[in-house]
Amino acid sequence: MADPREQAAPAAQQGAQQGAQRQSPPQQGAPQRQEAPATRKERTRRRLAETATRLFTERGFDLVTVAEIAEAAGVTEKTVFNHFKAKEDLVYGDDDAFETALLDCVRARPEGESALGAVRRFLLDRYGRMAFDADRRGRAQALAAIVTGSPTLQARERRIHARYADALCELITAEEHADPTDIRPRITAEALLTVHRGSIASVRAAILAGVPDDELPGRAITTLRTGLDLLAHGLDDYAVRTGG
Amino acid sequence: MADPREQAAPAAQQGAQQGAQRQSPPQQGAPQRQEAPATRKERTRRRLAETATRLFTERGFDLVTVAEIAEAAGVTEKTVFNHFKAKEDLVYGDDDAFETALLDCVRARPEGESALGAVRRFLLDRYGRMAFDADRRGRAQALAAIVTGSPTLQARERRIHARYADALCELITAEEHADPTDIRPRITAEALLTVHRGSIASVRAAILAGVPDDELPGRAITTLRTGLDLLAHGLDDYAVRTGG
DNA sequence: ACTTCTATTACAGTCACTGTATTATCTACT
DNA sequence: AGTAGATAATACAGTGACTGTAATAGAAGT
Repeated sequence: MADPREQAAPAAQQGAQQGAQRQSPPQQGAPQRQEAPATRKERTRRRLAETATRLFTERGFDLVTVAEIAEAAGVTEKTVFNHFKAKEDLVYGDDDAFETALLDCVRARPEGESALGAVRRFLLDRYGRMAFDADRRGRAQALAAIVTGSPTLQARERRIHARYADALCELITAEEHADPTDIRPRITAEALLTVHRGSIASVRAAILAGVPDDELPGRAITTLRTGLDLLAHGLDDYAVRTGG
Repeated sequence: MADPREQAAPAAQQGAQQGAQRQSPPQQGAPQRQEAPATRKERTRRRLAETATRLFTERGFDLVTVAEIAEAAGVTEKTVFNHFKAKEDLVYGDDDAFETALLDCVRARPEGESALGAVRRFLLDRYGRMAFDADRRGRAQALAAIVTGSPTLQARERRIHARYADALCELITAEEHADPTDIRPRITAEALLTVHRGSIASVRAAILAGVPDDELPGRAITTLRTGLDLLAHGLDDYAVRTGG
């Protein structure tokens, strides 16, 4: 759930990841519907991700070996690594999508809007669109449990967010004509991404605590607003030591 | 350099890390001077860290195997892992010290001071005390080069900082009687640690760029002040899109 | 010298991940 | 339909971080 949208989407599988073969299997003649034929490669990839998720849910990420996943999916271990360059990628599919969308939103913000304002719009919009049916809820819950239980996956998630922050930082640096030693773009970018992370964490906690579906978007949005307001107004009025 | 002090200090080696043996080899009768006898364990540990650093500097963290380090230090591979639970720990010794000091400073802040204010005092004090002789500069430079060249180490560093942030977050949550779903303590903690990270990055960059020793503390402090001021006053006035 | 720790080693193994060469399978073209 | 050419999967052999356990060597104290 490096992207809130992943909660409400089939989590991960769209397109190849290696980038090397991004150009090779293009949309062939047939318009590719969601449940459509799908190439062999795509089928295998999906099967692997699903098998892995099932096993991770049953026993935890760190207690399942790649060899087991391969066997359960009826392929060789090597095949798993042909599709996913690391075990963690079986959970986090590829999602440049989030990064791209975030950057586009910031880049295209109207005059007078701050980077924070743009990110606020972006995230509120995304979380506002969150919607759950039983199936999605189930997947989101499984994912939350898996990630919560695995330091390895949490580390990977930090890495993903760090990448987003880097990209945002770069954008802000360019826009502000800031020199590379100016720390402000970095602080801004990282702080904004922290709010995103916090929202994810709060949604996950709510999901695992059994909060009903229709309350989830509200919680996420509250979390978001609280965090962004704090950053917008400044931290120096928060956590002030009082006598007693 | 998860701790600015590490730049100006013998980087890493004071005390055991496993915690399990924290109580076992206590200060024995003799007052332990810096260059003093040191137990066999301590000597081996230091030798390993030094050997490793040397090799990492020569060829890069990821291109040196633990087996090579062991051989170069005249011990078994297993011995390395008896002393350091992961390869990365050969670079980042143990430093609960930073965490403890940071938390103490926040905990003990005077009435009317915000968490940000306390962290500002803390960091300014630390960076203000930075001092370099040729030897320290050399070590800092080697460390900067090693870390800059290794994604593995950067990931580890993020993990360390995440731990600091968790601890600070917990402290603020307790102080503010915030309920666990309140995101503000987390945002505050992470944002403040981001400033720390940014300062480290700026010092490293300066060191690698050959900036003279006596300018380094000034740069660090400027970076710190810039970052903290931004967070103190709020992000909503920064990176505002202007016409054109 | 003898016991008692503790540090180190020997050894055997697990698991993520890589590279290469080979076989199976699928697609396109004639 | 049949076959060439790509593509997916496999077999195989390895590297490297890391673990556990039992045996040995070294330092310290009685």
